Amino acid sequence: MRVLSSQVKDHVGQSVHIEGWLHKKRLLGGLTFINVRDRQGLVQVVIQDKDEVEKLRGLQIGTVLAVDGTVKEEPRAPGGAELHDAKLEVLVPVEAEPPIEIDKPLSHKPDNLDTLFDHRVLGLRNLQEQKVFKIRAGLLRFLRDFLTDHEFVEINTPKILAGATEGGAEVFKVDYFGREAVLAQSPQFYKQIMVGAYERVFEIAPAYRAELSATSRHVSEVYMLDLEMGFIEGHEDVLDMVQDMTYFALTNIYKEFADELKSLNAPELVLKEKFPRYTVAEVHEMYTKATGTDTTKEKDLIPDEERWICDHAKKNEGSDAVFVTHFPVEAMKFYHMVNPDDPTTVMWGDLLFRGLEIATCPQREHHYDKLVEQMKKAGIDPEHPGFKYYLQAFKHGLPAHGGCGFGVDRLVEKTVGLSNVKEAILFPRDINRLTP
RNA sequence: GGGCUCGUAGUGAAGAGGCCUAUCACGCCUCCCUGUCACGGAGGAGAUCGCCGGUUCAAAUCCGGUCGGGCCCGCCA
Repeated sequence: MRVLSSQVKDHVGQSVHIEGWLHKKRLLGGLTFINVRDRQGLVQVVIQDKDEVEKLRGLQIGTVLAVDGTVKEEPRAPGGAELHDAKLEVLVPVEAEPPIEIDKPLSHKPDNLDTLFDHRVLGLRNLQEQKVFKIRAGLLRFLRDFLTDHEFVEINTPKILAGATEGGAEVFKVDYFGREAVLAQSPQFYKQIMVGAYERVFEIAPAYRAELSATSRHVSEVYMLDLEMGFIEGHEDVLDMVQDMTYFALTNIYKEFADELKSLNAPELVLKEKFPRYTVAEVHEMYTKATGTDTTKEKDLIPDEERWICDHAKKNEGSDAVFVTHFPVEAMKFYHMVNPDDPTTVMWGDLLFRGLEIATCPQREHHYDKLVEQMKKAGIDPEHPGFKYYLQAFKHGLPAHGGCGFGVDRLVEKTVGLSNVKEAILFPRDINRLTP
């Protein structure tokens, strides 16, 4: 029976059978060490028999092996135990030399990202690289746990759409049996529709953006956590939910993956249960005062302001995360709700984390007549067949609601302390890259 | 879409008119090595310096073009 790497130390004195990949060879003459990698990590195997060592000749890193040996307690071995009197069996021989070395840190320098992704298939066998995606999986698990605990129903909505979209980002056009369809740039309409059924829903799925953006924070296939909640008493309810969810996921990931985050040189988590909140106007004012660059005429935050306000909040409020609220109406989309107390601003807040926009969290206009009016004002035809089913949900009763589009890739990037969102994605898609 | 940058063995880097018949490290191959864990030591193979053209007695190096990356801005998560 196969014993996994983390269990080896529980079998001291016993004969065990392990299987995995040849991860590293160290030949010291009469003594040879090899590391065998399995899903849990590495096992050190000591080989002294010349015939057994000879089996490794010509075999490259990546060879799939079975090893039978006796577990010996050994303080000099990583993990405190290792296999002795090893008998090797090559399950899948590998003779091709790997194009990259997986037992050493991979270069994440911007200039070398192309190589990193070209060799992604093998690079992901690097233990450090694997940690990034274990942390990603952990974050997704905590986000799901939180939302499930708060009675959100996980939904799955179509990614091939008939054409009408929320506007904003460019869409990919696809041939749909001879008709033109588009890839969903967001589940916006569907999640709002589903508020009419479940009150609280969320979806974790890719969204497709055909923007010609070439930056360290954009990809054309982005993993979004979309949530939407009904019967809110105000916009604050949405911000509070997103805040609590983010706090839950981050504090738990820093607990469960403390060692991994440390070994990846992730920044220390600086967070309080309540995230500081500033209005866009306040940020413009503070930034202009602090830097001398006048942003008070901007309708949105400029990227440098996002970095600045996060630095400011970290230093002065002890928080890596901040909300920026009250975006001006000039930036609104037709389905946003205008601030009833101040028609120049929208019930819309962005969540920023470590200098980067992570989520956008608006309240929606839920009154049918008002929504139709806002569509017309935005130059959108409410009679367009693509909006028929969306509007139907409103016509037949939607409560006050709001939610967020939350960039999972960016959260992973900033949690781990990576410098490009693509490093947080197994197989990233951008304006240039369609493989692997 | 705009601006700025970078392309040198499989990988990561050095070289910035002649010292280049291109250097180093890792990896690979051969040999030595009984406690390595980025093992160590000796030797070897591996690059028409992204591509095309130009300037020059002479180009990896300067210029123009082209192809492929990266970063920033715009847009957005």
